[in-house]
Amino acid sequence: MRYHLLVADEQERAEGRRGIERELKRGSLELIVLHLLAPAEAYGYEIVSKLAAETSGALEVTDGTLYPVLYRLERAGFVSVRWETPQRGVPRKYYRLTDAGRAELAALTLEWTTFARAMSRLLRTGRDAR
Amino acid sequence: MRYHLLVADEQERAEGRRGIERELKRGSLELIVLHLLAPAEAYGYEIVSKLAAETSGALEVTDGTLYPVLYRLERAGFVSVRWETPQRGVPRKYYRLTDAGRAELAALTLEWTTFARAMSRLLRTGRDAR
DNA sequence: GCACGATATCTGGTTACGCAAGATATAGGG
DNA sequence: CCCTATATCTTGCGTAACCAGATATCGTGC
Repeated sequence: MRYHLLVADEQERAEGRRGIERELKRGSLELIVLHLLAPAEAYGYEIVSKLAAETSGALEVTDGTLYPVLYRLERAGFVSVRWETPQRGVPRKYYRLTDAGRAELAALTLEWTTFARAMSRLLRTGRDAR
Repeated sequence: MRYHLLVADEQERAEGRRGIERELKRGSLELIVLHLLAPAEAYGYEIVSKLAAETSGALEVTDGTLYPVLYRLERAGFVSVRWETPQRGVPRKYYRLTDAGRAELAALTLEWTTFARAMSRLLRTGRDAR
């Protein structure tokens, strides 16, 4: 099943406005996922729904976007993977942060903060000028 | 001439770390450029140097990145273009915000702020947990 | 017992954009 | 005369988000 997300984005597309949100998410998604995995391990589908719920739609992703991210994180050694096949129910793939993953999370958080601060500072300049 | 930029990025690449900054800029660049054009018209080369100076390196771009952005903005009707050929010196192409450009600037600023706020809120959650 | 929706994961192709690298042209200094 | 600085433009590459589809299992209703 495909999670139905990004309603605002679809509206923008219909209006001819390209969704800039898509681009903004570039590079932030990895950080977002690592952050969500920090408190406890989780499986893909759970992350998608968590994200939609916790950010009330502002940072939603489709599963088709998330799984490649998780795969990338696994390949990079930032998460470890564990399959769980319950007697009843669909098998789940649980992702857990590794030590390298925590280090990466810290690094990306810093990078994001630096970037966001630079943007905020820039956007503040000249707000009363002109 | 190519502006020499993003020293940090090159260091990261040398270390094997891919620069996430590159991805973070996605979608923000248009906003950045529109913002820089808000107080007064400017030419491409000027924008590159201004940006490097004003953000002390945090938001630098190369000219090879900027010119396509400016072209996109022109095609979209967000900036108007004027050539100036002085008696001495290289001709300059001046870009000026249109009314549509100012509207777009406002819209993008709002989108950025919304996104950044959502990110900050998310990254704050669980900062003391575990 | 079977159709259907919800849960859960994976894959292929498309699109878009930042950037490195190269080309081009003018002007001034050693 | 070459080298650097100013100034713009173009090609090609890599990467990442996303859409659309495929697959498989379970619970519920008819």
